[in-house]
Amino acid sequence: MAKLKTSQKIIDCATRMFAEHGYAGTIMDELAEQCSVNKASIYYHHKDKATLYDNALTALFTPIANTVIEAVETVDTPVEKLEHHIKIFAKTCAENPYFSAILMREMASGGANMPARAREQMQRILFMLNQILQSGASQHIFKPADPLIIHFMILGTINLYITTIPLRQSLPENDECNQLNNTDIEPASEQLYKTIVDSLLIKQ
Amino acid sequence: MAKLKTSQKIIDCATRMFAEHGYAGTIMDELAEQCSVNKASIYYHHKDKATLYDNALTALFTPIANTVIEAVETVDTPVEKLEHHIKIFAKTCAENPYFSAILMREMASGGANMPARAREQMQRILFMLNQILQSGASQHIFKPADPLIIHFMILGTINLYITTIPLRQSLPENDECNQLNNTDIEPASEQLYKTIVDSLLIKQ
Amino acid sequence: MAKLKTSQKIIDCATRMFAEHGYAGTIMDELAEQCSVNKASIYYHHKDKATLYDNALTALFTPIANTVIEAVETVDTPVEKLEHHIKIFAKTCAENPYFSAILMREMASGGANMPARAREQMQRILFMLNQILQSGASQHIFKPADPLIIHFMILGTINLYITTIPLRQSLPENDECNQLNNTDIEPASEQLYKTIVDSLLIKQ
Amino acid sequence: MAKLKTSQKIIDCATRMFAEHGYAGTIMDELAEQCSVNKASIYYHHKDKATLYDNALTALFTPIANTVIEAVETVDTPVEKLEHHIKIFAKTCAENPYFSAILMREMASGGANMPARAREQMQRILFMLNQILQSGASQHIFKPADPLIIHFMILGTINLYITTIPLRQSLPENDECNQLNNTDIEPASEQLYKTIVDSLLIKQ
DNA sequence: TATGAATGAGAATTCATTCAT
DNA sequence: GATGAATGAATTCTCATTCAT
Repeated sequence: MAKLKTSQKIIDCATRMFAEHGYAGTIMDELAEQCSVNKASIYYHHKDKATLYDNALTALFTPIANTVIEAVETVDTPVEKLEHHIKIFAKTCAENPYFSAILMREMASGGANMPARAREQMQRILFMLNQILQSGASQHIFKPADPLIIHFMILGTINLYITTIPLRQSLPENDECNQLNNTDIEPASEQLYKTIVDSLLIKQ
Repeated sequence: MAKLKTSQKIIDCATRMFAEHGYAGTIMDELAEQCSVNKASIYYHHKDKATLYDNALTALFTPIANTVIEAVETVDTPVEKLEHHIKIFAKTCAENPYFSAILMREMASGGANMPARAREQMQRILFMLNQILQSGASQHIFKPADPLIIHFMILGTINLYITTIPLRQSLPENDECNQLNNTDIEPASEQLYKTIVDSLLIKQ
Repeated sequence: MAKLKTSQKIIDCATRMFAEHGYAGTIMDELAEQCSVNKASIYYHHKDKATLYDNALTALFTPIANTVIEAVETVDTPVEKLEHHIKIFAKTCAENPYFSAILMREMASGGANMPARAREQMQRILFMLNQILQSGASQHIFKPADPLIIHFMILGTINLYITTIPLRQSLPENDECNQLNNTDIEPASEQLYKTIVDSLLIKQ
Repeated sequence: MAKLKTSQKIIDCATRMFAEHGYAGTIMDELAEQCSVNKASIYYHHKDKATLYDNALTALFTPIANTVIEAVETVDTPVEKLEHHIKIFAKTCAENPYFSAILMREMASGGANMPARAREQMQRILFMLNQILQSGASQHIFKPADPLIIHFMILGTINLYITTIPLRQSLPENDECNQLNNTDIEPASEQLYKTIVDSLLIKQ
């Protein structure tokens, strides 16, 4: 296979470093070293640090939003859509481990510094959830609920689950607070989905 | 009124700045300026930046853990304890707005850099939740559930809710995704509590 | 015994630190800590760092010059005077271990920064040596010799001998370059005296 | 002429400043200014102050040791070797004026802080002297003598002679203690050599 | 005299960015 | 496109000295 283009190699490495150390904590010298690229080359390909951050986040967030939305569109009922929304989102986050860390840091700043293109991708996900909940409510399947709270429950739970994987792997195996399989997201997303849908469903 | 001790004034201001900008993004010069203290005074009272961070987080996390644990101990049944755990934690977080932002940033790093003293406070909260769930399960009130997932749902939801308050206040009033009162945590914690307890309770 | 006066305690400790770390390398905070005196107290007793240095060096150099000169005056012949000059100076230096280190540092700067009062004491010693050599030459006992070179031989040899005591004590016992008893100055000053007097004496 | 490499320019200038002001007294800002190099360039080439010091001393000490050792090897008898050892060392020191000052400061600290690579060069010189003395003793030319004391006499005398050149040049011309030509090392090294060899030779 | 706190001026080092080839 | 070197503007931390009590 042809060698990875330099520009992409930089983005991949930068994504990891932004996830691990945040924007301010990521140092261009270290980035150059870690991706085996001359420091000046980074600037040849990416103008400056802020632009690189923007590029990295866009490349990271866009396919995740696409994947979730496409998956939801393959099914029909609000319950199925909600299930896909949660589980596919969880699965996709787990496969792109840097997404959760970066998103959490940005949320910690209230989203104020998140590049516009990345923010739009998050909004696409939220709009999709809103449609699911409204559709379910209008069909008298779901109780009314604030979509933002549901969104936060999904994001907050999954992101924490993923970013704490290394921490939990370092716990003793028999830790009583840590019963789930550390590295497998599916049981967690299953429980999260059940919790949310249980509380939304209008029981008869 | 007696003047606030310099050391405390520094911690208060540093806590806010660490919450807003993260550890790496907090600049000691700006901190000195914002708390109207000579730069050297910061070092007189707090050795270095890392120690200041440790001191600030300990001062922030300890009373929150204390408040939650004390509140839970005032009631008896697992359901009441869970309700207090969630709602008092939410209320306390809302009253200490910097806690959520700092915790989220630390969780984004997997907790790897969190000062030990602060981490211990988080573990006290998790242990308490674990006891509630186990007690409820042994009384056949609750289904078995992974306490870590519940912990993540509580933390993740509340933290996101709080850190996005400024973001949401900037949205148009009629935004359809943003129905909740922005600044009041209680409806959100009420819904969160119901969601969790609904899914935990063994129905008869 | 009554407690050592604070001012003196500071001078004693400062002398050691100036010897060990030089003027620039001596930090007032560390000095305060090492002599168990409040930092502000140092300034109460000694105006500033430069004055303290002056005071310390004067207190250190004066009695050494006095001792050497007095010892030389107790004997009559040039040879005896030279012997006393070298051996008593060596002995006195060995008893005031910080003198050699401080003098060497000052000489490394060409003496340019040596406080005037300390420099005068060194000149008293050099003048005394000059008188001995001139007296010996006028009595046709000594060949003519540059007093400054002899002075340097004495100072250079003894100072190096003393300042390297700790270094040499760390060498293995059987080091072939290090045959002399490490801590006893007398054999060294004996050899130094013989070397110098041998080369000065007019043989008949 | 090709421009001097920046790294070397920094070392040259740093060597002079370390000699004049010592390690602690040398300020990186001043160094940058004096060698007309950006401050950050110093760190680009030399990591930090301690490494720069190490690099400077190694570059200074190595050729001096080489020169002395090579010169000694060109002659055969112990007396000739001793003469070369002293005179070539003196001449080389005089041509590298910063060597003496730096060595004296390091000796004032007992050599404890001297970078390893520089210390090794000094040991090469001492070992060479030791061989000369042992060879002379085994041929019944020299009396036995402690090589360390002889080493100290040579180092101490020459270093003091060189570092005090500026001081002595500022004395009045007719100063009776200062008969030697200030700037010419040869008469001094001649007298030093005679003094030492006179006292070592076994007379018949 | 003694002391905890404060401070302005520095001093070492870092960092994002640019330049010359 | 790539790279070693350079640089100005920070940024963290230190230090001699002073202040208030």
